Amino acid sequence: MSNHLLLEKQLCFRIYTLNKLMGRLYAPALKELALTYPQYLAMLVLWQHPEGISVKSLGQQLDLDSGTLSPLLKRMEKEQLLSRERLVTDERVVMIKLAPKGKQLQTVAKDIPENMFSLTGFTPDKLVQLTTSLDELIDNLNN
Amino acid sequence: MSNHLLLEKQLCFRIYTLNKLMGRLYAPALKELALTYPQYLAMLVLWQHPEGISVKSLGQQLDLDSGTLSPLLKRMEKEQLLSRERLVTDERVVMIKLAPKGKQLQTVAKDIPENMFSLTGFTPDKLVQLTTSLDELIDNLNN
DNA sequence: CACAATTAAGTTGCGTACAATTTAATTGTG
DNA sequence: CACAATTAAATTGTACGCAACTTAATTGTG
Repeated sequence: MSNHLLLEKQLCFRIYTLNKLMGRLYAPALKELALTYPQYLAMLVLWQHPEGISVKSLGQQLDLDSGTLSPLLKRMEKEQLLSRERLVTDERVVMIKLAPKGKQLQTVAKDIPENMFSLTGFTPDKLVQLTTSLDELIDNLNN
Repeated sequence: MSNHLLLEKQLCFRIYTLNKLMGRLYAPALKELALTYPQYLAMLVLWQHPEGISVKSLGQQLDLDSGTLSPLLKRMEKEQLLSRERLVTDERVVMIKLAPKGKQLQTVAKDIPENMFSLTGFTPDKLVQLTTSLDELIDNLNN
């Protein structure tokens, strides 16, 4: 008699646990950058868009809405990591641009991915296999 | 020249995205139970412990501390899903027991895991393979 | 051109997470 | 037994996520 309501059997619980675990493992490294984990993810996007990016586009890449992003970006602006400015050509759009302090952080953050990878104890092959599965799953769940 | 600071390459970002995605996919089903996702996870543990369980033990199974659990359990108590009572033999310990309303919810929740599984679009084999990888990863990250 | 519909951000309110601290009870040690 | 150390919950404060709503600008349609 298999009980499907067992915590240990649930994929969702593993994802939930892993997400919190990752957050805690990133914490020490991110503390040096004075970034939270979601702020770090936002910086990853911004470092790829030196020309700036709209809040909407940032939200699409991070899968976050303005309800989360607006206050987050405000806090980061206060820390002088970025600037927020409305487009003259379309006043609805707020463009986010890296400030000098935000740009400089990239150098400091450079080694974080490698260091985190080593914590997984996975081989590169195994990691690729896992991320491929996860991408497929994300795709399926997004329909 | 590979840039390790690419969002798309990061395992952590996939986990982060998946976690939010799962939360949203569970939301409609959980709305019928009037439970949040973490509350549902707590119920999964409680359904396995009809005799009751301490806050500490619940926290160990969910990987949550009292800072999160205390207010969460208080809200669930107010909804008459469970009771909270200090042990007479050790007044530090608060025991959580399912209330009748909490027990009844198990029947309503019975089909949730199956329904969520079908959303993944994965074969049972593939799902087992993925969860095995995730368990291994969680294990490694916990050292 | 008028004006309804759409779009982009922001705001509000609620429920987590979690670090840091506090409170109270119990245990260990001399 | 006294009392320092430990333990279990709770509290405080900050930062997400997100649903629901608001505000303001732009677009589409007749």
